[in-house]
Amino acid sequence: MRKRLFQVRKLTCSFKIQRLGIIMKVMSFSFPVSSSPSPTPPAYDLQLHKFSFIDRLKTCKSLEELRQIHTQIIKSNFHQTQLLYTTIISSCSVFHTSYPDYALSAFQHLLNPTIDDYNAIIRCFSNSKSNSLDGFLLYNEMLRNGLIPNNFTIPFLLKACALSRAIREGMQIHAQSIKLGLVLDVYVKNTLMRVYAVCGVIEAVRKVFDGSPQSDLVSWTTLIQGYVKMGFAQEGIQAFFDMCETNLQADEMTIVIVLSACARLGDPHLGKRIHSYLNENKLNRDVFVGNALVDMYLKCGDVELAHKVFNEMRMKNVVSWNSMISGLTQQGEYKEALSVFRKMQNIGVKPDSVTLVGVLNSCANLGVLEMGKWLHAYMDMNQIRADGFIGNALVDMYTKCGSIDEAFKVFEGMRHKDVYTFTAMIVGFAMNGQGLSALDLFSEMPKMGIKPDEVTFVGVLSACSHLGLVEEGLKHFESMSTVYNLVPQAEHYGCVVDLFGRSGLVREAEEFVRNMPVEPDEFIWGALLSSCRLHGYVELGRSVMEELIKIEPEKDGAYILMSNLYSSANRWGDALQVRKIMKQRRMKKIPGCSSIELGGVVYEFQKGDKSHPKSKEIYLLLDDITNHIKDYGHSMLANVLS
DNA sequence: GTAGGGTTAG
Repeated sequence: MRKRLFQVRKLTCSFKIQRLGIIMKVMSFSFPVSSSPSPTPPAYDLQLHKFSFIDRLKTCKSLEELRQIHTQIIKSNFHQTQLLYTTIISSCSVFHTSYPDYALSAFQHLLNPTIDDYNAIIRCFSNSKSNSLDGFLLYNEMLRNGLIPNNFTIPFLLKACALSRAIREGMQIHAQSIKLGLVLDVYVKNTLMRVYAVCGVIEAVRKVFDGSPQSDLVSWTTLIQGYVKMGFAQEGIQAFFDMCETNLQADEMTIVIVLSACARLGDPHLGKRIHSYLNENKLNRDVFVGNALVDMYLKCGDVELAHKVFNEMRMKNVVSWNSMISGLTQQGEYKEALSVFRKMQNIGVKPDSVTLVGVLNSCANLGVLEMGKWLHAYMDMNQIRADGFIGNALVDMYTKCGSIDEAFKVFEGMRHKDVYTFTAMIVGFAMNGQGLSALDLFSEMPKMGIKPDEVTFVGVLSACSHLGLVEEGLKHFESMSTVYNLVPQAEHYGCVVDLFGRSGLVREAEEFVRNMPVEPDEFIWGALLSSCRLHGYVELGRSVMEELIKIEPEKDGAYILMSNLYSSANRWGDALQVRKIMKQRRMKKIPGCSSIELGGVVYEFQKGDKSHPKSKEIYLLLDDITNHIKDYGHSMLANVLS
């Protein structure tokens, strides 16, 4: 009878499992079966070793080791098979990857699984990334067998929900834990909070947190992280201070999350305060804490302190290097980012895709195509697919370096294109004078089910502007709010001013500026002033210049544009007057800066620059080139060079 | 035997 029950149970289980499409991979692990014991008894007394076998099973560290002991046990004619299978399941459950298939094979041999056996097998599934929710099948079977879930069952199930972002199942378990009176258990509470946190329902996280008075450090940390990950860094920091009021002391994990909140807020004072907390409470500077500090200091703009923390880190991993490279890139320290990357390579740390995204971004901003190409080749050699984040970074690098064809090749090869991919390409086309291609690609987006965002429209509007398509540009501008529910930002208004201005509709541009709902910034006035210069609107230009000077009195841009406007209208006296004012106010034209890349090193230079150690030779060579050009009769070009 | 950690794009 017992055997029949077992068979029925086993069948139900395997039927359900087949129905869910779980492919049993036991063959690859070759689950040993007890039907073929060794015919030759070993020389020593195996009975003495049987329990030590079980102990070894309990402490084994890998599936391979477990399988070997398992086989030895079977060969030794060990009769307590139920104990054996129970031990296998619980051993699997503590592995990092808990091999649910192997554990399930053992589980199917159990005649009367106990609550502990069910907990262990559910735990095995809860650790599995691909099929964590399959543990629910065993949970249902457990309930049908009349077993009552306990304070261990619920956290395992909730962990599976968190891993699979399964909020519906999580809510069901929430309801069950209330019914079972388990919701006050702090482990249940914390795993429940985690499910809601990873599913982005911050209100529910707070409600569960407030729902019971018992909160430990994990509850607080989960609450803080819930806030920070959902973009409520300020609330996360507040929760941290509330926690401190309860006299709980943060540990390294809490501090890492609090530091990430400081990074998001970009608040260096707060970050330094947390850094002091770390020292005052003698917390360990593990690699996670070090990385979080580096990230925080860079996001708060303190490059020097970030370097200091980074240099003092005893242990570094790839994330430490990535934090430096990405952080420096975000701060506009592109050359420094590339130099950190070079150091990383020199000491033999293997870059990952996050490293490459940061480095590509720096290359894009420096315009160093050769290095960008090298990174692309590195990706090919290491079978890193140009997709997702890294594909987008590659497209952006090629467009910013002017290699629009290469960019499009990468774009076409990408399997997963999102709004970032399309935007990088559209902006790239627009920047490289291929407005029509930009608009063509934009029209593809709805067909692919991808909704444009604010940055996409910057590309679309500037494409229209350069093509002189005023009506089409205005139509797209309108569609931002009417079709796509996007709120136009100052830069979109700036694009429209440019759209009118470039086409000679300077009065329309002016009217647009005067009537727009946002306060015009320096870019908007700048666009209007440029169009005044382009089309000779001297008087309007003068009033725009005054507006511009109000916003940025220290900058020279408005004065230069106005002086150029006067000279192009042959009003030399006025042009001179503007230059005079600049001189009186001790303003100098900020020189333009160029850079070239040679052998992977970026050299920056500007007019009159003598900072290079070989500047004397460089200028001699330049004179030589100028003379040659003059010899060929290109006097205009020679004047520019000299 | 159960829970919480850092870096990436237009």
